Amino acid sequence: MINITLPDNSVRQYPEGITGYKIAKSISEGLARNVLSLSVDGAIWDATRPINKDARIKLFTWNDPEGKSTMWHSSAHLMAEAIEILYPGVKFGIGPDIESGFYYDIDFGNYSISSDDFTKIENKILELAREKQQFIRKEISKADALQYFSNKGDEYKLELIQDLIDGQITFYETGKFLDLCRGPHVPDTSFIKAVKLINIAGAYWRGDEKRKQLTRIYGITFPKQKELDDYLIFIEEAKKRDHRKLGKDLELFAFSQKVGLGLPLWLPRGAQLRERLEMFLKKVQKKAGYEQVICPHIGNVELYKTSGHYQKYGESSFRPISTPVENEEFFLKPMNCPHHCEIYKVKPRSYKDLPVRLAEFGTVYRYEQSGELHGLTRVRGFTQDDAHIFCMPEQVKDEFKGVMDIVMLIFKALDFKEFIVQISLRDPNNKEKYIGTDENWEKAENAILEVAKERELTTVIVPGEAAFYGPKMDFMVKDALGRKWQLGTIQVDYNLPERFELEYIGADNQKHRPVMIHRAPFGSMERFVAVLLEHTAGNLPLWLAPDQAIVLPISEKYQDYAKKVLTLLNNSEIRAKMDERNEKAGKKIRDAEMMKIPFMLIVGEREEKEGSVSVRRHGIGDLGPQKIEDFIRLVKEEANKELGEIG
RNA sequence: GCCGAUGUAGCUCAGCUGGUAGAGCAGCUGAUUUGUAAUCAGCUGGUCGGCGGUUCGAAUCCGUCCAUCGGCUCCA
Repeated sequence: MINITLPDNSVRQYPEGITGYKIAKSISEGLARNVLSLSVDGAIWDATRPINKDARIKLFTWNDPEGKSTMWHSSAHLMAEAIEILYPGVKFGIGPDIESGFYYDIDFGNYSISSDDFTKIENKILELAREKQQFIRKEISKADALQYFSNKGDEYKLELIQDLIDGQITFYETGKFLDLCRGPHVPDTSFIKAVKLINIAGAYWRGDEKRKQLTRIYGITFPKQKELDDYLIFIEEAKKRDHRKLGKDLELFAFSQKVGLGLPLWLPRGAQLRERLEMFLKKVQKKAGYEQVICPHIGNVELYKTSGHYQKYGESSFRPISTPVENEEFFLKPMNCPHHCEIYKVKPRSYKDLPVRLAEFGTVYRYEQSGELHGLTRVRGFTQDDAHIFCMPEQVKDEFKGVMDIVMLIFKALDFKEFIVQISLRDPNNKEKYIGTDENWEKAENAILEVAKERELTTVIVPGEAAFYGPKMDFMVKDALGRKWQLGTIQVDYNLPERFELEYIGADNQKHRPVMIHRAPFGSMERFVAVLLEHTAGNLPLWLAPDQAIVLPISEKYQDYAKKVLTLLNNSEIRAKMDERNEKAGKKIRDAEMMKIPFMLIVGEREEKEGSVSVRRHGIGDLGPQKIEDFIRLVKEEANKELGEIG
């Protein structure tokens, strides 16, 4: 007998060789029907794999992320099996589960395949699922594994096996399909009741641009048809929150082919929104000791040779422009930091002056590959809420914390509750990608790691994601469809101060080198607005709404009174408009609702007589009549409350 | 840049297997003077993404380029 410890710390005894499934069955039939996999002393196991020694276990069902992961991983196998039947001879790359579903990378050889083939594949998957094929785990020697895929002619699997350690290789068999796989899998294919292939895309083998592009098919499965239906409804709803759609519908921004790809045009309403965000941050930064600066949009090529940007990005950026007579070369500014370094150098700096914090809403231009452009989240011209802090080495940590406070303040003010803090470090195996000495890199990386620890932040550490001049801490937020976007960023940099020979005079009357912190709490105004729109579905908080109120006269008879109301609002610095059109109230209300204007003020005979407005709240409805001055107070109070102490 | 899909009026979309375009909304004009999510009528508006080709004839078939969308790679 062996002792099995359950999550509630209760211990049960079972015969050796017991499986997760049987343990579940001994607890309840329902649990047994739903168990997909389990963890055994922390490792994820098949529900059908025998346990031979004392262990602590946790059973996973569809309600656990681990259960979903098992289900989707198994689904990838089943899809591969279906595809192998329908397209004999195809070769398989990798087929993992992902956050929502799974994919498989497949070399289809001479077959041509498109989303038109999805129905056929889906039907095959369901057909196989109903056969209740078992997932059979097989331990196999490296030699046999190589032999199998060598016979099959699948060079991708062979390559994968080369990297594995003999004695730890397992295959899984479903029906006639045998695949290299670590597992685990659901007990049998009948758990898969609903399947939807999502899309088809090219994906480079092992993520390497220089290697062959395989066909990646994304899919998702569910244990119930209803759950698939709900998922598809969720996707439809998410599309309504797409900032590109909202930007068009709410007249915030636009793109024009004539102006150029990836160059956003901010319409009056969008500019209003952006201005509010900028004013908000300026206020916060002023309190935190920042000074605003302004730099030109271009810079001499020598500036970027000094900074290293030229060597690193010269070939992949917009081509330089040149002066007609002297033939001097200039780059469109891709970064603000070199300019800010030159501002720092304008005069000698004393340790008493530090930290110097230079802030700028600096518009930069970067050549992004055409396939990368995406609404406002990925553009070729954008404005960073940039600042560079020049400080003494011993000030780095405090300054870093100060910046984190600003990021957190913003996320709080805008109700971004879920975000990921990512620490990006240098790739230790590829150091030539970066500038600067090992010593400086270590100092910078340690500073970030220490601050994260002191602040007890949950972080994801990703080696190889650092900027070429220094490590960074990024704040990532998801869009409506769950795609992650980097917003705020903080970067510690010991390198640019050296390249620009920045100095300060210390208390010892000697020259010292300052440290730079690059930071942008929003990241870029464009991307931030995009993510903000997706989060709010366009229902912006009152303090940010381009129009906070719209006055709707019942008929032309009350236009004069409506104008009076409008003037009072505008005089009180409430952003308001008036709908002068010769339309019925219902129509005006409908249009204002669709433009997501927070307050609609209906005025007619009653209101004129009483000096009031009838207030309707967007998304809520009629709030009844209020005196104009009361309404003004209400708006101001609410907007101030949203902003907290910053307002 | 690569793979796949898409591209019809300002917007949302219809147009079957080829016979030189249609709706609703928006806009304009007029009537209506309106009370909490669309008043009515008339009118305007498109070299069907661009360019080539096949055909007596192309929005429709083929090629190519451009753009958009979903991924991949990239992202100072």
